[in-house]
Amino acid sequence: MTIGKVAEKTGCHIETIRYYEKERLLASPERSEGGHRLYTNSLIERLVFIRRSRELGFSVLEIRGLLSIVDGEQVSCERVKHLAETHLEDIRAKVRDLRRMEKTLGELSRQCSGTDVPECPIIEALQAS
Amino acid sequence: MTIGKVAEKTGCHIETIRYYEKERLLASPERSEGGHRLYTNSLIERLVFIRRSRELGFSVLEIRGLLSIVDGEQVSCERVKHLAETHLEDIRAKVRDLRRMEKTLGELSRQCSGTDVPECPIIEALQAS
DNA sequence: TGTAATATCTGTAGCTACTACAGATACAAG
DNA sequence: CTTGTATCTGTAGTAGCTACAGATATTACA
Repeated sequence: MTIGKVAEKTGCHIETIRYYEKERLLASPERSEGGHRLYTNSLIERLVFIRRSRELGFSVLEIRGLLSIVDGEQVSCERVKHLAETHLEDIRAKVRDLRRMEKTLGELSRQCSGTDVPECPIIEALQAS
Repeated sequence: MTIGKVAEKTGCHIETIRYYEKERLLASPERSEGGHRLYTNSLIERLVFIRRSRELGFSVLEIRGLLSIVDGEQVSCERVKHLAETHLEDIRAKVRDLRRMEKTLGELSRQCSGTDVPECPIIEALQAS
């Protein structure tokens, strides 16, 4: 299957597929006589794995870790769970940060009349010493 | 005040201060005879404004917008509130994305025994077609 | 078979918001 | 006056793509 079809099928941009190959998340596929990439089903499955992992927020580095476990002698549920839990904690930390921003900014925004007046509580809060 | 003192006072790295100058969020300060940057109080206040805005998650682009309002004839509460509300919606969208990840990954992780067995529900979910 | 349209190729540069150097110069303290 | 610290400029790196340019391959149609 050509790269364009793979992109269509997986919803992953062509450039991104090539990027994963360059980053060695995805093995280099066979080429046509003219040098076009030709993907097998197993490579496509691999790409789907990568995409799903990205959708769950795993970084390229973390995915490398997941893939090396998958490629190992046997999958170690223990190591996978450890990676997942660490990543979950990262996600929760991000949520906390964003919630804090949301709270502060939401409060400021509520205090702000939004009419065309020169006294703005948001600006004042940002400027205040 | 030299850049090092400003960095210390504001908790902003020296390189970051120079970066803001390069990006023209912060006006270029006067220089000593030897060419070292010397900051006035008003520039330091400006830096604090930038830092506070960043803490609330505003991008450099958005901060440019905020600053141009502040620097205008008169502060328009209306425009500030609009920027803030747009940014709030971005934050909420990010929180939703992260919550979705957290939910999915959390469920998978709970199903995962974490013992050293080869069948891992997390990996299976990532691989499944 | 010829040609035109489309797909793919490689390589490089851009995005965000910094951070981390290297090598040179300035300044402060003793 | 020397030594140590601070600052200077400029460049390159980070993550995860995305967006080209200019060249070639492939496919569709006449």
